[in-house]
Amino acid sequence: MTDTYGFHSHDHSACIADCVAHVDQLCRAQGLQFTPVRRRVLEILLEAHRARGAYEILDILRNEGLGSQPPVVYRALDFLVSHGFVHKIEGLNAFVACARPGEDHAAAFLICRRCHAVAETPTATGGGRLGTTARAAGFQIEAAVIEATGVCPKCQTDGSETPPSRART
Amino acid sequence: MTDTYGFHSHDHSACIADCVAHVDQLCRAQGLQFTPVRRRVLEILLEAHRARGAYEILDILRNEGLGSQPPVVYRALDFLVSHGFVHKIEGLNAFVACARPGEDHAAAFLICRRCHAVAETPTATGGGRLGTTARAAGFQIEAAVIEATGVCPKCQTDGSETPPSRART
DNA sequence: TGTTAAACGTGATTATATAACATATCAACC
DNA sequence: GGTTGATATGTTATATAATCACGTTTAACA
Repeated sequence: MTDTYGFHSHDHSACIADCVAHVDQLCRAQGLQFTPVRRRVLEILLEAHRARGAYEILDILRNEGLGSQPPVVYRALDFLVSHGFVHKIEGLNAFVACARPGEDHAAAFLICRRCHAVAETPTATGGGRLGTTARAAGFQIEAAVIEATGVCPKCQTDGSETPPSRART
Repeated sequence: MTDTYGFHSHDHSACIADCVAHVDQLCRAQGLQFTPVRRRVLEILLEAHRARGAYEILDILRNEGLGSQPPVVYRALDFLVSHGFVHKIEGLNAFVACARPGEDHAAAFLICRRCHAVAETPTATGGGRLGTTARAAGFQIEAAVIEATGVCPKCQTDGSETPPSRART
């Protein structure tokens, strides 16, 4: 099975298993409980390799008997996000599996507005222009959201072009 | 009256009037209707110099008899955002008046998580590392959201420190 | 002044997220 | 083994954010 990952086609049936196993290991090492719901939510996000909303994930959990109420999925997402296994895409109110779980990192995202595919790329923290501005203003940066919206290569070729939605910023 | 603007104290009773007049001019020049609701929403955002939610704005409009239903404020915000007079802060689902209305620009934001003060700063478009990554991936960036969260100088001094909320990204 | 497009008023609904509280599970310790 | 405390889950209800649909009003302009 292939799907988009960072906009490049690749076989990722193994990539899901690898990533889940990796997170499993990290949780053991840190004494965190990688429970069935948390594991399944991570899998669901890895399967898609795109941003999915909490209620979309909840629908899947519900069909599988793993929980049917919003707090179930929000708690699992909260766990996964707070430990760096999943990122929240603020511009979509949606979530995506982290490409580098465990590596403490700041990430930027390229988000396709047509298919919601998400590519994650590392980014500098504080070294850039924004960091300089912040220091000059006496502002202490704790976290940053960097999300670029556009059209991924696949959707550019797919035709039936839709106009850009109005810029957000 | 003084308030925070870019985290610096300054008199801004004039700054509100100036900005509204400036936007008024821009609308005339572009044949846009700067209606009472739209004008008032912009003023409300300028008065605060911080991010405010749509329903917070709506409460004020309601008290003034300018509209009581969500679509009223969302339509006004949609107009203001789409013409670059207001920015949406995705991380807060809230809105802030633009510091440079009319100048077509990409902006980054420093957002205080305690008082929701927002400083806007210009940012490079496409020239940086993210732009390079995007080009290499064949991704066409149309818009970018750059939001740094932290504590502003005022709140740092104000004591009663609250711990950082979990990182979002 | 008649025509048309844009903006507004309003009620309902959808989407996203959290509060509050009861129950269950698990590990540490006695 | 039983108790205890911490963490996770189940469930109901509700809060918050945003949009839809449709009819009316207003503004621009021929």
